[in-house]
Amino acid sequence: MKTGKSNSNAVAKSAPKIKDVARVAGVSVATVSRTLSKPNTVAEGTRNAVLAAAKETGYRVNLAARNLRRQRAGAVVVLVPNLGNPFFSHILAGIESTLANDDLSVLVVDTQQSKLKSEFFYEYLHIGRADGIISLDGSLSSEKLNTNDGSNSRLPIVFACEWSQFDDCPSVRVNNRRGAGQAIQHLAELGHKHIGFLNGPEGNVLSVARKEGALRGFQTYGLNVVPEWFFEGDFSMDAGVHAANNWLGLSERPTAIFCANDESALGLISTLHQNGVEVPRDVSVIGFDDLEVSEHFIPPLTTISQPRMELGIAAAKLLTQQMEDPFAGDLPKEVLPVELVIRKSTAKLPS
Amino acid sequence: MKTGKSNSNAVAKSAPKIKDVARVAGVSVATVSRTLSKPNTVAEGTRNAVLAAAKETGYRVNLAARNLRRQRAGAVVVLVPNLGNPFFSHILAGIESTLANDDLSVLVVDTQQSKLKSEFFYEYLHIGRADGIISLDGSLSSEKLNTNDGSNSRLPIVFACEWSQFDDCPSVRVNNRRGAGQAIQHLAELGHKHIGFLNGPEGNVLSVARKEGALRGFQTYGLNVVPEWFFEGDFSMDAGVHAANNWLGLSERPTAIFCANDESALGLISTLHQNGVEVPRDVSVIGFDDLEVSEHFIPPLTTISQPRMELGIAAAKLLTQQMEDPFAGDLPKEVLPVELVIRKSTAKLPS
DNA sequence: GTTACGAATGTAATCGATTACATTAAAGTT
DNA sequence: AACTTTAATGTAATCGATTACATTCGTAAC
Repeated sequence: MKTGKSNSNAVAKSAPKIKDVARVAGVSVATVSRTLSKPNTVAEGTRNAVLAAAKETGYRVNLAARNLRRQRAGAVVVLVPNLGNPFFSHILAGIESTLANDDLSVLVVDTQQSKLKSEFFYEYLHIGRADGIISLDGSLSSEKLNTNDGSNSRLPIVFACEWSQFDDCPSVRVNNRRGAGQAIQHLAELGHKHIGFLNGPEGNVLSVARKEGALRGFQTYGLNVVPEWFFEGDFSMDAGVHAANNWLGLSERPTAIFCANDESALGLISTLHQNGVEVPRDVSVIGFDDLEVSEHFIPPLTTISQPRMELGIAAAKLLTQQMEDPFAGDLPKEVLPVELVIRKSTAKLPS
Repeated sequence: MKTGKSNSNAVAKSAPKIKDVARVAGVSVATVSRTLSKPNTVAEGTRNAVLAAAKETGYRVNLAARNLRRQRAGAVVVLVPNLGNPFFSHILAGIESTLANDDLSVLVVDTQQSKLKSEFFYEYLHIGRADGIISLDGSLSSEKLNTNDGSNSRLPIVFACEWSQFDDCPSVRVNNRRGAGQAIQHLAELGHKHIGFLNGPEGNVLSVARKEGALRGFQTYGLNVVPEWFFEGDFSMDAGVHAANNWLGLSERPTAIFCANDESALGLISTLHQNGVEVPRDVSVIGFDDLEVSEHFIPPLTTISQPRMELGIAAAKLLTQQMEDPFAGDLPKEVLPVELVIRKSTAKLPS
């Protein structure tokens, strides 16, 4: 069967190409290509011969060649606001596992670091490296991402978790407003009348949504909105530390605090504890996100749980749908449910 | 200057190619290519004309074409044991930021998920998708990664954090043995004579190294090795929970516990607390890693700090070195220093 | 004034796959 | 039997850049 070159222990044989497979199988390159991509268009006998030849030669497609010809990249860029933040890792895991099924690679970019050299950043997206974008960073509008320079290449974009308020890309998020509402409801039902709120950074879509939800909750339960009890933060533990210090300095203190995310709640509790204030004895605290560590914190944190892995999975699916059919038009804004997880950081107000 | 096609508001102009730039600049494609990659080989006037034309047309190289011709992928695969684990995110951030400088994309693969379908996994690495591998997963030997099927393509590999005990790839890691030794030293100096150890999974290189370090510390300070005080774990919080339950069931208990990582230490402290055992009043606990949350835990965790971002940066640099010169031969095993961070989870043994 | 050389640029082959179009053979139709 | 249709396969163009080799031109050397 073999022609010419021995296939055994030659010196430094270079990677087998489709041509080699064709030669071994005794067919044309077109047939090999077809066998591999549309198997049912070739006769069974031929197919088997090609498959055998491919196995024998150890053939692997060359992606650069395929992508060049197919005019695609076979990859998706995921824009992460801050790779160092553990919150995103599960989402990333969900994205990765889902896209792997479609033979799509996942390119990860930390927007915090790349934004500085922003020209390069935008350029990065438009040199055929990726066929689509998943952004976990709501501060990037799809307009900015796609039309920075009048370039014609428009990539499908899906937002996950965060989203851009200025355009209506498909997105996957949780019901932040309702989650925040549930948090307030929980505190209200425990008898708290004086509730504070530690928010994320101003302008962030999540901050806005969660604040709205919280305010609606205040209204529903007839709670007073006391401006001194609304702390500005940035979702970091340090924000919790600051809020705790503010709380300590108040003459009149809320008996419960809703934090817009778990991290800041943990920082808050930690600092309160260091100052002799115990949660939930002296003040109840509820968070948002349900990080792994929240369950094991002291006290275990009551919080609003987001299905992070599912967010990633849903975003990836939405993106692949859009990639398959760019004219699909209005793709949904999926809103996943949140869940109140009651642990030990909230307690009944002693009357 | 312009020939034929208008450059202004045409319908759906497709992405400009090198040919378009050449036409606008009035030179050949070769000159354009040279201007862009080896600017000093073209005359200044020509260079300026080309640059201007490139700007005017909004030209961007097509990576698939470049990669095909250059026989490279322009990307690096990072193998992460578990993307959901926050420990890895900072390392990833370091890798990403460093490789971005070399115009290399970062492909992320979760080995936990991909291992199942392992054929695909190994194949993934050898279809020209990547020019190099950074593995944070020590259970993958470079042999397995590179020679699964007699394929000739050998990719440069660097291990980070973990490493494979069975071969000597370049790697970047911290001084685990010394770190563990310092932990024991710290406890010994606080007067503890009865020290327990919660390890990671058996066989894991980090477990082995940290256990060795701990044992050496035991020896140095003349401490007894009590088998019941050595708990097997898997670096998870749950492992800490189990260890705590074991500790509670002991008739004779160690007064201090060294945990092979922070996560399990947090789980341990949390469960002890739930059972009325206070750290460090009743038992001292020290961890390893220095996660963000450790500083804000209750009590703030004494631990051995690893420079995670630096690990990523160093690994990325090592890899690019190796990619530039595959014959460099023995590349170093870099060992970065660790640091004992004393917080509040360890205390003097009351005499 | 001719030759030699080097710098600057152009022409065309090349990377390795996919696929439009062409060709062939077999089966079905009248 | 001649003709149409369909299935299976082959030939060669194509994707867009890089680069070996060829060409041109100006300048220095003799």
